[in-house]
Amino acid sequence: MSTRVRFAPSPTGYLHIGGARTALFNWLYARHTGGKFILRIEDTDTVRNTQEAVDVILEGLRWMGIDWDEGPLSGSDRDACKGDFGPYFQSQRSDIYREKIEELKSKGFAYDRDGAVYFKMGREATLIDDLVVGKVRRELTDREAQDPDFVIVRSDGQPVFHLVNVIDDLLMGITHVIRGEDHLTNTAKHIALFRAFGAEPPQYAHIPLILNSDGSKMSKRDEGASLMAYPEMGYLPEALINQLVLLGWTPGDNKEIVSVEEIIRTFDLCQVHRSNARFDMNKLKSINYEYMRQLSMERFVELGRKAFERTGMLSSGWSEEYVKQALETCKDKVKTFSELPEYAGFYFTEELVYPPEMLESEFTQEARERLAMLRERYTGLEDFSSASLEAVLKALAKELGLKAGPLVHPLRLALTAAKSGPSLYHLMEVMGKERVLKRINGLLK
RNA sequence: GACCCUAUGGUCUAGCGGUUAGGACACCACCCUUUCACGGUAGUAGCCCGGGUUCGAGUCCCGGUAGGGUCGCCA
Repeated sequence: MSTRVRFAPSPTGYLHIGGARTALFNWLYARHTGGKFILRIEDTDTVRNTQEAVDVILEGLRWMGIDWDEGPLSGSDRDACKGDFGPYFQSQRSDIYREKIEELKSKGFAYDRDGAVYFKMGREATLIDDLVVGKVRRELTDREAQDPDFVIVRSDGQPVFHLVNVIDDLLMGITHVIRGEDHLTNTAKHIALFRAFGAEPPQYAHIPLILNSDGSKMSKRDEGASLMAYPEMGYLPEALINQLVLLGWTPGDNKEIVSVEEIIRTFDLCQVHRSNARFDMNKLKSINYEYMRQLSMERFVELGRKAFERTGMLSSGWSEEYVKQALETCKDKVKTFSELPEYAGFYFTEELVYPPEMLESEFTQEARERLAMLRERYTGLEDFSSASLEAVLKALAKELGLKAGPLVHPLRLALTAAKSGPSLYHLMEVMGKERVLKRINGLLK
């Protein structure tokens, strides 16, 4: 039988990073086994359910490169779905639920109380054979021991999560339920529901949760809780995927940077860890850097330009070619795209601001004199190429009996108002003689 | 409170009864370098605690502790 897995998010207005990883693991498993990955929108909570909230989910998955074989194609047009097991919005499945609730009632598994429908739950322990966690014997809590039955339809007529989730998984032929470990103890209810419908439950795989770097639960407001924060912070989707998959799964052979294709080939549920993992931004950053280095120059420039556009710094008339050349000097220099505006902002401003404390510590009388000498040499230089600029600077250094550093530092300060940045000779070539001399004059005046 | 899961450096992890406990990130020192970075070399730092089982335990069992989860007319 072919594998059928699903990601069933609730449209809350944002896609949690943990949810994104659940989607990722489901997708990886589907692709690894050659099965189907289904997207289903659990929008029974009508209050928060909006078009936009659905689009956030679709966009998030698309950004990660996760595609689905069945499910909605758009948040605004809910009839635009693909797949033969629809509808894929729970809000469109009321008739199905009504029918199934009747089935439970007629079989004696459900009854009405205070206007709500309750499911009759047994008191015996439930055995869960989980692909990740192993065999779990789930006893009743003391609260449940008092009354093990639970609500499946609210008094306002709305069926609750446990019920619809099981009905949909059943009708959509889901073979493996891969979800967060926070659902592990709920699984007893789900198994009972499946059996009440006369069906065998699917295979379960509960994956560990992602925690904040301090070990606390990651909630909506925490940094990096929202998937879309990552593109905004300048991360590449392939880097995020790599980081996410490393949190709970290992490629083996001490390898860490693994392509999606490679992950799909080797991924399996039985190797997934059982313990929660903290999300380390530093690690993500370094993984991101690895992927940024692999980027073609064209792609780097394109994404770098977008990072600048987000800040509004490129609004004035910088030519396409100038922007391109400027960005090219930044390749392999920054770890995320969001660092770029600060790193290379000096290219795109007429008025460079020198922080007073930096001038005080860096721009000594000696440095001023050296910069003046460089100005003299560069003023007379016809060939303003990086090679020629470097040769001139080094020749002067030699004359003065210095290493290059003492000349480089004041020059970089004058041109970029920073102590570090892109290759000095290359950035001068890009900026051009006129602007370079103007900046040197500006600092020397 | 009850129930469930988990526990290797600061973080992510390899390990699956006998290892000098390996790797990555971070940190740190030096080399290289026009800065930063890259690269190279070295370094600091780890099996939560207590009992068992065993000739031998990071590894198996029990207990404790700690962290996380669940017990809703939320999903």
